[in-house]
Amino acid sequence: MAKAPRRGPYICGIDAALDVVSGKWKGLILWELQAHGVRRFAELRRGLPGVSEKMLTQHLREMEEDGLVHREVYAEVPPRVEYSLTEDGRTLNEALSSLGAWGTDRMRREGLRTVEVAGTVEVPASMGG
Amino acid sequence: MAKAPRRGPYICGIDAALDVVSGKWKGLILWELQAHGVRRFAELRRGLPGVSEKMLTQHLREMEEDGLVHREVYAEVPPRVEYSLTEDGRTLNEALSSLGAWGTDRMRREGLRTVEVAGTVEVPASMGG
DNA sequence: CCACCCCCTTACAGAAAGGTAAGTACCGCA
DNA sequence: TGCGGTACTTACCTTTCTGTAAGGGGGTGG
Repeated sequence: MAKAPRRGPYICGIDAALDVVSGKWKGLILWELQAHGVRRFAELRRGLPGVSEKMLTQHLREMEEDGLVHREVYAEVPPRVEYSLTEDGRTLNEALSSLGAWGTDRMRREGLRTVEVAGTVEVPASMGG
Repeated sequence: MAKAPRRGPYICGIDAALDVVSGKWKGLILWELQAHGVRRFAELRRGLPGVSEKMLTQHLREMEEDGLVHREVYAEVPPRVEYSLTEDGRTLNEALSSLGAWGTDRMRREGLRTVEVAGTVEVPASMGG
């Protein structure tokens, strides 16, 4: 999986934090996981319309390496894998909440709308979806 | 300047906010501008070691379009252009502060270090440089 | 007169990120 | 036998991002 040497030397905390959340779907994965607590691969896939299996796997692996996501594999008959946030993932989500509020505000000002996402219920207030 | 159709429909506030700060130097530009209030092109250039003129111009233009940065041109003998944060830029910076704190904390936990940057003094505490 | 500084712009090229499509291995259902 | 579901992997291609190099118009200093 020819991926990310990252964790490069950072110039400041923002730099370090952005490194970990930049990626087309990472914010959304955090969001889904925060909203539902625990999700399986296919559930996440359905929750992030437009994501490909490759990108989802790749992002989840990177987030696992970064210590944001916990991956629990059950060696069962139909394979079952459950994803959830680690403590770091939860604190990151909290740290992102003010950024989310800023973004929501901005969308309101600019008259932009959110896109409809099937199957997303009970969004945490902090995410301002 | 064949650039960014962006401002695409967003899924949540995080999405919208990340769209605006993602870019190799944008976090740092915000930081420099926050730290110094007003900066000229060449000052920013010297403050972001490694940035090319092209990237700096490009990022500054995008941030101007996004309403984060104010660009004041003085039609003087040696041309003078001053950059500063707009109100939106300042609130974005505030919203980023908790993310910066998270990142700083994370670097501490992981034993990562920041890179030395010549000429950066008086970093705002919120940025946790 | 020529280089140099200012603040860019343009053209070109490489790297990285993201997308598409197919394949893997196993099972249940009809 | 064939399809669908589970959770991926792999190869290949396109798009986006970033970097390198050079030019440009105007004025100042040597």
